[in-house]
Amino acid sequence: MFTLAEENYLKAIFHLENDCGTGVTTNAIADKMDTRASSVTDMIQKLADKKVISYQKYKGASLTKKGKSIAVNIIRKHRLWEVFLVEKLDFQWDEVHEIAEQLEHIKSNELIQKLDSFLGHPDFDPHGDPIPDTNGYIKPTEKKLLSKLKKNQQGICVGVKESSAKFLQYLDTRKIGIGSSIKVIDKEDFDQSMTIQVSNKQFFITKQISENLYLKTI
Amino acid sequence: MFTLAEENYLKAIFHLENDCGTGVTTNAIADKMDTRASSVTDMIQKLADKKVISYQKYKGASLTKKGKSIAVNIIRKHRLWEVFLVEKLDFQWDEVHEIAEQLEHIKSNELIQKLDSFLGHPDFDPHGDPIPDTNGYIKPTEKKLLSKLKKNQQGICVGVKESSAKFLQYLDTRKIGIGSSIKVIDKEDFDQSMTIQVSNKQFFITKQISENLYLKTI
DNA sequence: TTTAAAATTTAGACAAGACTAAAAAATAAA
DNA sequence: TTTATTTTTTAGTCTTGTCTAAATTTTAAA
Ligand SMILES: [Mn+2]
Ligand SMILES: [Mn+2]
Ligand SMILES: [Mn+2]
Ligand SMILES: [Mn+2]
Repeated sequence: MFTLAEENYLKAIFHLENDCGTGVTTNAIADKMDTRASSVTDMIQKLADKKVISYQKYKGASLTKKGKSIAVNIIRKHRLWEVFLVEKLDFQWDEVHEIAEQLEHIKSNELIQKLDSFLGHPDFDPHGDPIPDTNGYIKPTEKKLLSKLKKNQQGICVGVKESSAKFLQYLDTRKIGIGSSIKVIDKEDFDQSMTIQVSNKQFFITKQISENLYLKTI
Repeated sequence: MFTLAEENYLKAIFHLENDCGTGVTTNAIADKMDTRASSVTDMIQKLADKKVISYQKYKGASLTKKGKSIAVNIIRKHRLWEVFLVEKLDFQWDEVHEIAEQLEHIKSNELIQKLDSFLGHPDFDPHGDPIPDTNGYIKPTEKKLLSKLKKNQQGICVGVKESSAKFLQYLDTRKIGIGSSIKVIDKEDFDQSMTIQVSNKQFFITKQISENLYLKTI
């Protein structure tokens, strides 16, 4: 069995490894977990002892098969709970992450299996992130950052990269959500800012926004 | 904010104080929490510092108003989650307690308020225990232990005193549940064993059973 | 009212997880 | 290829919550 702290480290390492492809550094983990490098070293040594990561001194860490499976299961729980909170309890998409951070550590396979059924086996969470299946399989989805699109290209918003409450609330004020149709009206070469159209309204966004919105191009 | 361990102590003290009326002893807590008396002493000193219990050395502990309110809130959460598990996720009444022990520590007032609405503001949990309202008020219910009934008296089962999985499963095999109509057919003076009738079937139960079933007499 | 037993508290230790400060290793700069 | 900088690890400390063993207090028995 794994402690809450261990589970959080595994999840963080999974996300870092997923984003950057490679094995992850001590500092990267410390940064993500908002803790000190020395604490990370302690923990990754413990996780290596438990065979959930492979690790050599000074060389960073990467999840073993077992570690990945634990991490993915936590992510599955996190996302299912987020669906529950939004679909059943009428939370907004910017309100659920913190609560799901707690709920993801509840230990009961039966619970998750039943929750999944109750929700109708959803494929995506409220932020457009895919929900791993029971075997930990994550269906690969083709999605592109809005920032990669050129003038006149368009697509449907299928997810957000950052999912902080502040960013999600910003999107709400612009009426952008999962499913929104977005078209690039103009793109400034100098700073990558854009004018976009969302359901017949046009407005201006910075690179910081376009780099955090995933579209499925059409 | 209170830690998981602190919350569990407060809950245990509440239940002990509720059952026995009086302030509770170190040993009683140790027994209930399945821990050592010395650990309990440490914790009740900390809880006394935090003003959630009143305590003098060697004299036992009892909850302050603040402590009681925290304990009741945890119990409210526990019971609401149990309702959720049974009503929405189709768990059996003997399967929910352990999971609720985890869920009761999730911190979010908004969550509990929304869960309560979602469940339709239930008054009782699956074991017949009353669910405290938002203000911590627990509606007093008149219920009597089956063991107190005399021959030929009858009532409706409204709760269980013990709620271990084993006991609940025993009740299942006898088709006894919340709402069952139970009549005392015969009562043995010597050992308090009974013959009871539950929906036209008669059978024999020991004192251990009758002391753990609450009835509303009719 | 002494003495014995039981209950409770203290003292000291340990594991988990964090931190700071210092040492060691790896990288980058000169 | 030395030197300087950054990254990572180690050493030592702290807090929370637990434990055992010993001391103290309370309660029960003689
Ligand atoms: Mn989330
Ligand atoms: Mn999400
Ligand atoms: Mn319960
Ligand atoms: Mn219950």
